Amino acid sequence: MDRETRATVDDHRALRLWLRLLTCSQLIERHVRSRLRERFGTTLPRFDLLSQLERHPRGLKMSELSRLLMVTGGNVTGIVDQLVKEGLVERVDDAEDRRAWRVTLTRAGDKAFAEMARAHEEWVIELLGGLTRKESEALMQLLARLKQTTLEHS
Amino acid sequence: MDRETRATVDDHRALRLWLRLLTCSQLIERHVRSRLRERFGTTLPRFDLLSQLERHPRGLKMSELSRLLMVTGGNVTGIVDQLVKEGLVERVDDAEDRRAWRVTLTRAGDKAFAEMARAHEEWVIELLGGLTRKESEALMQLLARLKQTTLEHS
DNA sequence: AGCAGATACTTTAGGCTTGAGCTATTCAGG
DNA sequence: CCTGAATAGCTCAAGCCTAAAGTATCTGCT
Repeated sequence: MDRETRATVDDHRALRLWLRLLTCSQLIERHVRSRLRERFGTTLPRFDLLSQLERHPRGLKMSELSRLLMVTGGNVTGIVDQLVKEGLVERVDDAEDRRAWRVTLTRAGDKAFAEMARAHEEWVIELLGGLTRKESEALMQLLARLKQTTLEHS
Repeated sequence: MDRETRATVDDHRALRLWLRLLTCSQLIERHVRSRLRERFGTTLPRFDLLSQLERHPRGLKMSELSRLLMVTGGNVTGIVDQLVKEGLVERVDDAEDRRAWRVTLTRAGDKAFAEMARAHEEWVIELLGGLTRKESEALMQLLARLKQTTLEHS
């Protein structure tokens, strides 16, 4: 009996929806975090950062990473520091802006990410694969709507 | 252009669904966190803990809080410590088990929570209220399905 | 009764995250 | 060219969170 299930019946619709969304999200996130730790000795934030770099082969500035990952700049600094120490990414001077870095995957980073990404997708498919294609598509659409109205009102 | 939007078109369905869910969840969570901080100088974990206590007037053991909030026991210890210092909750010896505490809202805690809860629900309604009743109900059902299959596969 | 294993909680080390405040650089107007 | 505002990044303190290890208590079994 978790947080969302215990919401009393007279809680209102929006609130119950939010609690249920949060519960789903946390269930999946916990699972993925725990597996990343067990199998690869790494964390979700590091994986997410690598994932962004893999999608942007020319590298990203710290501020771009901050925006894409939806976290603060100070946070990105710390995670990049770690990944540099581990040899998975590197900071390169930005030719056009002496304030900025360009962060890119090293060859080792690219290789390590590829392996993690395969496993990661398997876990997600395992977790979410119980939905039918129809359910999955309906959920995608509704979440798109939710994202839209949330952005409009925040 | 955030994490989820940038997923390349050939990413697979389950993965895209997961990223979209995460994005929605984070958007709402960030908003709520920031408002809790601005208006009440508190945090989401503290609010969540108070919220559980409010639903269980006879108090909860640390282990029950841990389960309900889906966080580790050590974490609950820390948050309860803070709330005790702030005078919002109290630890009472459990009559039936000398290892355990029973954590309850103080009168001040009950009052403080009531005020925060009102505001909290308004924020959530503001964020999610853009959905029609039909959309909202469909989303509730699909998330229930998702929760179910996630639990089955984790 | 006594012992082994389970349970309730705390402590600790390490990592994530934020907001605020700092330096260096860029940019836009005068 | 200067200057003020904006931007890129970093540092710091504080709080959240986890896993692992430790203490105290309980429970079931013999």
